[in-house]
Amino acid sequence: MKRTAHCGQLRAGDVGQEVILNGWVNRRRDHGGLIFIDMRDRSGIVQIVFDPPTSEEAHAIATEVRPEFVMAVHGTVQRRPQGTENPDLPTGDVEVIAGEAEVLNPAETPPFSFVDETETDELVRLKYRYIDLRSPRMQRNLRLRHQAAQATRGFLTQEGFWEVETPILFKPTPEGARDYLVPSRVSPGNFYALPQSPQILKQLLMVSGVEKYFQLARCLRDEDLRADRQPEHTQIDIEMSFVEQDDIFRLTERLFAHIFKETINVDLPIPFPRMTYAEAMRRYGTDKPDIRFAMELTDLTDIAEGCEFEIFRRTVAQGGQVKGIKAEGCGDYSRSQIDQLTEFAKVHKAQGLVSMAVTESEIKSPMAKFFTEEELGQIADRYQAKAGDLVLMVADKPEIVAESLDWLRREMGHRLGLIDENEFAPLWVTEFPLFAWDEGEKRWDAEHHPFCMPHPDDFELFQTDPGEVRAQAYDVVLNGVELGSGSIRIHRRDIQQQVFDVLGIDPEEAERRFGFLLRAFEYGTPPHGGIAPGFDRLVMMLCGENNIREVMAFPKTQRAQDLMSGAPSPADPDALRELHIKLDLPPSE
RNA sequence: GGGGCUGUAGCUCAGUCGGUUUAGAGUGCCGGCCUGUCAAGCCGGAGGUCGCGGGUUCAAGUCCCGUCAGCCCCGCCA
Repeated sequence: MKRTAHCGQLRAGDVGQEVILNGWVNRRRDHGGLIFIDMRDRSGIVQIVFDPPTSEEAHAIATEVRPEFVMAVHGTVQRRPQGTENPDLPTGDVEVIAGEAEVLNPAETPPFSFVDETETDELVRLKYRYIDLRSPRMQRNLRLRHQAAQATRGFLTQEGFWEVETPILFKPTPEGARDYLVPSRVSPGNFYALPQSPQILKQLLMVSGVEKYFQLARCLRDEDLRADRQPEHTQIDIEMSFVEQDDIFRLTERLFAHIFKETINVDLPIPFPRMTYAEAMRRYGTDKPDIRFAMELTDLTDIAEGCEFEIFRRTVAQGGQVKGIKAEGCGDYSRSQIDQLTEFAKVHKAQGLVSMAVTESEIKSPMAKFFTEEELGQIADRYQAKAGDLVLMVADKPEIVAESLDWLRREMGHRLGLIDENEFAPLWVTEFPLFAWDEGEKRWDAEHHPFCMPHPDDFELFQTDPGEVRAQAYDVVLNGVELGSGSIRIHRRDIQQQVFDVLGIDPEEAERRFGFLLRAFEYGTPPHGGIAPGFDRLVMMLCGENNIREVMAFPKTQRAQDLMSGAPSPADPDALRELHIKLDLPPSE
């Protein structure tokens, strides 16, 4: 019985139609005489009625089927009897009266059900992912992912981009993460690296005159996992020639707006607001602020400097900062609530948390006695604090003040319900630092990668203060999630050399690691730049999920295992021999 | 590598201060009844290595130690 219609698409207008449906048994309700089966295919669910007078044979088959059996039904669409319509179902006005039925394939009793409301442990879902993916939630996520991919391809094609595939077997790229290595059989002892991104390759494509390149590129990194990090992920890799930062911003904004419109029918406001890295750190303590709510960090260092409170004064004297946030209406927090917030701040590296509750008449604080009336008034003024507000302050090194207050701000934002879950608030964060100091290794590292173009005003800082050199590098942030990074690249050899000098990469090392790229740059390289939005994270936001695994068909666990297949698994000894690989494993047990 | 949470029936969970018979509930599964349900209903039944190993104790699902797995976070990583 070959399918002529789809379950979820039948409507009142189809009444009288003879249809053949193929699908799975979602649920079965056996009334002895009458049997109802909710039949499911990718399009949705429709109720099938098995009535003995209509077909004794079909009814007999319906008696035998069980959840997740695959079946075919031949029947007629009819309007449901008055009063039995199901308003919760798009197909709820109609049902199919079965004249003929066939079991295409029986099914074992499923290990879990997605039909009821209970949420199944992810361990079980991942082990039986092929069943999990049948659920409405996962089907919607896969569909949205597909639509987002199509919207991306459609938009960029319209804009004149070419999709170019770059190799998966390549050479270590300078992204800083650990590489996945693949041994070469024909070249014993040599290894390919799986690309952490097509960064170098897309720059080479600019040298090649492609001018506008994109790729839904798989990127691989052998690092530990998180809710938003998998060993392999997909990015919308984009590179353009003869462009400036603004060109990439405009393109990305229109791309995002297009994707949001095409997938979830949301109008993203463009252009996106912009904020420098320095400003983001100052106002929010993070380079990826969630600007759906305010609660900005307020600097009190100047007040703290002269106060009697030893911890504040000493911290400032040692080059630290005192900053804080205002939690509106939390002035009545109990001692234990404050203690709990203090613990929270300590988990995020702060030494402690100083609180001040504003009342009609005074400012209450465990530390109040160390401050003059005037100082307390200044603090309250700076926050424009009203009676009933709570001010939370951290004194420490700038990095720690930023990090702990960022966590605290997001925590309080959630608690106080300041975040509109239906809002999308994109943001450009610009002028990232070019270099970051590695305290452990006592050297400068590339903050992004070593091919980012420095800010034109900052060249004189290369010798004097590399940490202050800004890059023409930017992130696109959405609701506090970093969705993508990009930069204008260096296309001139002399500038590249200046960057290598700071990074301590001598000509010999440069030649060994990316000589092929530097050589390419000598043969006529256009100015170019690009961006790489993370596709999984983008889809995650479209789906309203807060975990990247929910938008990937077959994700891995935190230990980078695939619970369904058991990968990774030991290699066949013959295969290892052929690769000239001997294992040297740590002793077990 | 480190911190936190979790692990009891296929699934979701309860199990008090260490002690009441055979470790419970809902759901699912199996069987029976049932012609308008849509989480169908009613009756009956099966189903357990309390993650695993060790220890304390007269007695351990419960306490202690170790270990494994999943999740969240730090480190790491755009």
